[in-house]
Amino acid sequence: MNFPPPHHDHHRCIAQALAAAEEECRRRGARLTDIRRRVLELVWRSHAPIGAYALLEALGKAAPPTVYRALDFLLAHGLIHRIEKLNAFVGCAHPGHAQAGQFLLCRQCGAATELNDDDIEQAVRDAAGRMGFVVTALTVEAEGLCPSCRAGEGG
Amino acid sequence: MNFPPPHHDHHRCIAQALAAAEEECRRRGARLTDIRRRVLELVWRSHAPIGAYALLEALGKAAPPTVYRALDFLLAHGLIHRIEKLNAFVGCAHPGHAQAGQFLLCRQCGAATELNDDDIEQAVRDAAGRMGFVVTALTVEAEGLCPSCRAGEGG
DNA sequence: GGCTTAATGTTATATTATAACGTCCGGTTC
DNA sequence: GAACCGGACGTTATAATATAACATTAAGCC
Repeated sequence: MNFPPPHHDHHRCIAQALAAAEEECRRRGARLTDIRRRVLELVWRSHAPIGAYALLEALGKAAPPTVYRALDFLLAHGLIHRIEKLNAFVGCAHPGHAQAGQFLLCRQCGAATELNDDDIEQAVRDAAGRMGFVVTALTVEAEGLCPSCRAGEGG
Repeated sequence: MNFPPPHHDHHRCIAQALAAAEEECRRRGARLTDIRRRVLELVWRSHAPIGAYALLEALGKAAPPTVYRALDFLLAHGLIHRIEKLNAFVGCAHPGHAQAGQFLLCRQCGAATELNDDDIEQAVRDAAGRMGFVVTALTVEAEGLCPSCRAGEGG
């Protein structure tokens, strides 16, 4: 899992994501309908999270519930993630693997990258556990600068 | 820093928070006006995050910008925190100390408690750093069950 | 083909947040 | 104290995000 370089072959990302989604839906007996697939494709247009209404516009003739229902489906099956800070959605590169909801958000290029780091999760569980708190879901959203944008800033 | 027991002396929490806010504003040369203080008090009515429109209603005769401006001020001076998952706000128990934005959110009683654990922050910085990413702001929101609610569930 | 359920369409509305501009108030200067 | 200045607040309108409720259509099953 790496930060997507600025000019990587993004069609490959999309193709892989769609193939993985097909496979995951087959495995789960879930129906990846036309609308759902189209929304997933739109989410994968970029590594930057996209909002529901931007998807709606890109879809063309559709009402909000159409998009939100597709998003709900994709979220439920782990094919996309929601970035709480941004009220926006980003594709999941590895559906099927347990996802921790850990993201690095570049404030320059907008790209979101998944971390899924066990040490982070363990550190949270430990700290919570010391207070008697049991964690059932974890959201980590770290804002900053990705390698490419950092280079660009001369830092 | 501990999880607030269900029937603690909450007036003490409020009094301490307001005193700390006064002090912090004095220190910063910021004006804790009547509206701002009232919003802060309302936020501190409970340890559960409260939404802007609930505050608005509690304030009585006021329009959204009034509340949002007060919230912006309180956020800017570290007197409250925003919980992204909930679009809601919670008091900061220790204004003036560097805050990491780490929270435990009890899904039963709704209480939010601040963590500010260095190990968590370090784990995130390490994992990000391995990908060449520099973190400038960190949001951690862990959902789960607090000690009291866990006891209540017989688990 | 008819039944059943899931998926989608459609309309309306709830919830969260901000833009834009006018007014007031507190402090400073003269 | 009057004139001025800037920050805080009032007010109206609207943007952005999300869901409720119910009608219609499509898919899978026997």
